[in-house]
Amino acid sequence: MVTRRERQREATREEIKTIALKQMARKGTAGLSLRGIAEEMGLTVTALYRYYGSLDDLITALIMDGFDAQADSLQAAVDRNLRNGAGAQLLALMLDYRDWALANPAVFQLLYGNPIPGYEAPAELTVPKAKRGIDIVFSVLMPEFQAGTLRLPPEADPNVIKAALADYPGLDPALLYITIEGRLRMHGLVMLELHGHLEGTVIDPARFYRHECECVIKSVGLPLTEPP
Amino acid sequence: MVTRRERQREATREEIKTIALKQMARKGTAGLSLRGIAEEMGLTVTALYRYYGSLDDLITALIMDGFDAQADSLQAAVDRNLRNGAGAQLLALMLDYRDWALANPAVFQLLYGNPIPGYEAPAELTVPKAKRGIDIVFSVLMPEFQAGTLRLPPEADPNVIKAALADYPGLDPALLYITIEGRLRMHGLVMLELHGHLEGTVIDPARFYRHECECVIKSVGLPLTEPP
DNA sequence: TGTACATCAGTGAACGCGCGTTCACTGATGTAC
DNA sequence: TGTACATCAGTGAACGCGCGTTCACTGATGTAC
Repeated sequence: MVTRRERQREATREEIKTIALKQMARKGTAGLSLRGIAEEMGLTVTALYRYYGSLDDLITALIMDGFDAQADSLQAAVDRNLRNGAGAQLLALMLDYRDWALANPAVFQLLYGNPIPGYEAPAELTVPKAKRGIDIVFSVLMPEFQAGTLRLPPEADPNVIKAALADYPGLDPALLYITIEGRLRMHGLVMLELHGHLEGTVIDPARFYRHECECVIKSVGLPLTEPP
Repeated sequence: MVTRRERQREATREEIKTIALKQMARKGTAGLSLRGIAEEMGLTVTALYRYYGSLDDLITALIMDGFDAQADSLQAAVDRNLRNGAGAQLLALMLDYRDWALANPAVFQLLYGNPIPGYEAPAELTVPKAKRGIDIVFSVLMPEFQAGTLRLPPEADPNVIKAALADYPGLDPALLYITIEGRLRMHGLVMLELHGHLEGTVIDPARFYRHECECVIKSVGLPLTEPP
């Protein structure tokens, strides 16, 4: 049974995380501090220790939540296009990758940017969480792959791919390759944009990003049906 | 005329930067501190103020040097392949991008990763420096482009490219596109590798990266002659 | 329904740390005559 | 070549800041009888 106290407690835990994200958005991931959070909540620092054992515990919680939120967002983008075929689903997912990063730059940096100075993420928690995103891509591509609709880009060398990628039973290296290939092109563009390195060359990053996604999808042979 | 004192002074300035890089390599870009540098040099903190007006000044100097060092490294890679044709030159340059990042992860993060908390880079200094790398790519591709050897990848849409990219007089958007396209694919892979996000999927990052570079080069129509 | 006790949220003072930066200083190295 | 002075590298104490974390505490909210 969930008591009123337990509900209140959970709400405060959430509020702490929310305000932590707000502060990170303002001062960067490394600017996060328990004292800053406490002040904004109108509490003493020490009160926070009721809810998180240490600053590192809080950061870990933020990272876990971050991976979940990102995966939820990607999944929702796919779900919105269930009737539109794999190409449209994949495009929606790819576009969402950028949208989510731009909407949550602090969390994105927390997940994929420089680690926070004194902090080391516990890999046994963080790795499985990060895998969810990949699984979503697989779920979109797998049927196409089995139907033979999907193909490697003409430049790709199957032998190199097989040798360089991990070997999962039941998972064709080509499928993993296509996933990673898309991922790195999204990631590269988003990272460059987030840090201002597109300035002066790419005038319309949104359009360029979409073009990039469409190129990836076309290059693996999927038809591009527009989402409605 | 350069006096002994001036030489000594310049040497100390350099030593400070060297040790700063060493400390950043050990404790991350945000872990840099004047006190840490002073201790390692066997000086008092205050002595450092003879050489740099503030911590921010030092960071700016490190960034300037970083862009230069990276551009020098890229240029050297190209120069080592002057007799091998544009494809080989481009491949060497692309491989060097990763090699340099792995060899100098701290500087690479300083240039392309999260900004240091309290610090804001003066854009008027930093932007022209960053442009040097792009110019090197242009210098490799321009003759090929003018000779008509270079082509857009078949998936690319010239209209989108023209609309989304900056318009420089005398520079064809297609050339800029090819440059950026290569760049983002290198960058994405290097970033993912640096932060451990290839773990579990890409077993041999070096080989995978090289394959990626070769795909880019093939996709724009350049012949791939092996460097000797 | 009322009382006694346990549980829990939050307080406030304090500790020790590392940080950038200032200031007045000392002593060595150069320069001018 | 020798002396007087200016320049410069480096010192050491101090300031004020923000940080995570500890500890003993108070007072409110729940629970058991």
